[in-house]
This record gives sequence, C-alpha cells and structure tokens, in this order.
Amino acid sequence: MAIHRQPLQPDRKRLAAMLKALGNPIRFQIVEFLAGRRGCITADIVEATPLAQSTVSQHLKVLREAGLIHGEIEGPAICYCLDAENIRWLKEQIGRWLPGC
Amino acid sequence: MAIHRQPLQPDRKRLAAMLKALGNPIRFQIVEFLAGRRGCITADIVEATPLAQSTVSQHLKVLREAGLIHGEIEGPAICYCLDAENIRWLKEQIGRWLPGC
DNA sequence: CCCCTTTATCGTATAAAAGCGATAAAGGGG
DNA sequence: CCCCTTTATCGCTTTTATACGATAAAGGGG
Repeated sequence: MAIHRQPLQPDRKRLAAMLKALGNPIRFQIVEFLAGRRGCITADIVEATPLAQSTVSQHLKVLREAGLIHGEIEGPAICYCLDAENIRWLKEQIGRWLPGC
Repeated sequence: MAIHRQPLQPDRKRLAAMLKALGNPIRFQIVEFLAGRRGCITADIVEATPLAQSTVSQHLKVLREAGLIHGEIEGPAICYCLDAENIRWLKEQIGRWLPGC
C-alpha cells in the first residue's frame, strides 16, 4: 500500500497537525502552562515567556488552529483555555494508535 | 511558574522531539507503513513514496534520532522496524499527559 | 468621544526544514 | 578484485517556520 496514492485521511491529517503544533517546545510548554491554570490571559503567557507578544500570539494561533486551545473574549482581553474535548480526542487516537506496540 | 526559567526536562524534550518527528505527514505515514509490515527495507519505503531516495533517507534519520524506528543491517540493505519500546513509552506519556482532559 | 489596555496582524529578516541530484560507503556475488 | 546493489551523506536550492517591531482592531473607563 503506497503512501502517496491518496492524500491522508482527514482524521490522520488532523492528528498530524496536532502533533506538529505540539512538537514545538514553546507551544508544548504553553499547553502545559495553561493546564496548570485552567485558562488565562494572553498577557500572562507572554509574561511567562522570553518571547515578544507578537510571537506568542503567533504560537497561540497555531495552537488554536490545531484545536488544542480556544479563546474567549473577556473584556478587552482574551482568556485562553485548553480545548479539553479535542485533547481527549488526541489522547484517544494516540492510545489506539499502533496497537502492536 | 514561568516557561523560560529552565530549559525543559529531559523527558519533556524527548517527548517534544518525538511529536515533532511525527508532525510531518510523510514521516507519520512512514511509521504507519512500517506498522503494517513489521519491518522492511529502505527501498520499499522509497517505492511507496513520491520522494527521492535521499529525501526518504533524511526522514528515516529523523525518525531514527527521535527513537521511533531503528534499522538493522541485512546484507547490503537495512531493515527498518518500529521501536516498540520507545513507542510504548510515547503512548504512555501521552496517556498520562494533562490528566484533567 | 478620546484614551488606555490588550491582542491580532502585517511586513520583514533570519533560521530551520524539506527537497533533489551527485557522490561516497559498505556488503555480497561473480 | 571488480562490479552491482543498497543506503547514507554532501552541497545546493526552495519552502516553511520562527522571531521581531510596528501598526491596526476592539473593548472599557473616564
């Protein structure tokens, strides 16, 4: 069964995108940071980081587009939380993955 | 707890490296391809792929360095297999990760 | 309505990844 | 010993990711 005959099933694509997003150490740590706080403002994440605000905003966008986090408007700020449902899905997929191992 | 105070624990670093390696769709598919065959020659993977042999070799190197596969010399060729032990470790880590989700 | 705070986006520069062809290395067969 | 097969590595180019400062957008307070 060749790899390139068909593009990649949608759920596989989604899984690979999540893994790619998490493969960056900064983003990985942002997710863990959020997990330890059950949601917080972008500014808090920027403060916890050696990076510029615009850079952090880019990373948050990647995490958002991968479905790992989501933000809710809270006054003039945005409160980011882990997307528990999608993260559960990710963990389930990995749990089922490669049953032989 | 700031993100940048300390580099990243060794096991977290290892986990992020594995996720990064798997985040590339081609490498993701190579792993699944190997899972469906319990080991095969580089040439088989090249053939299953739209890529040049040198490119596939690079991807195999990334997967090897992430500990996801390992190769054994088999005559003039090399037989690649999934590294079941490390993949189990990865799955365990993800299973334990973010217990709140 | 203006200003301040907060976040996203734009433009741009640099670093890293991904791809290829050519070449080297290593093993087996004659 | 030479040649053929197989894989890795090198040099190079193109694409993508990462980072920053500057600017725009959007909400709340006075």
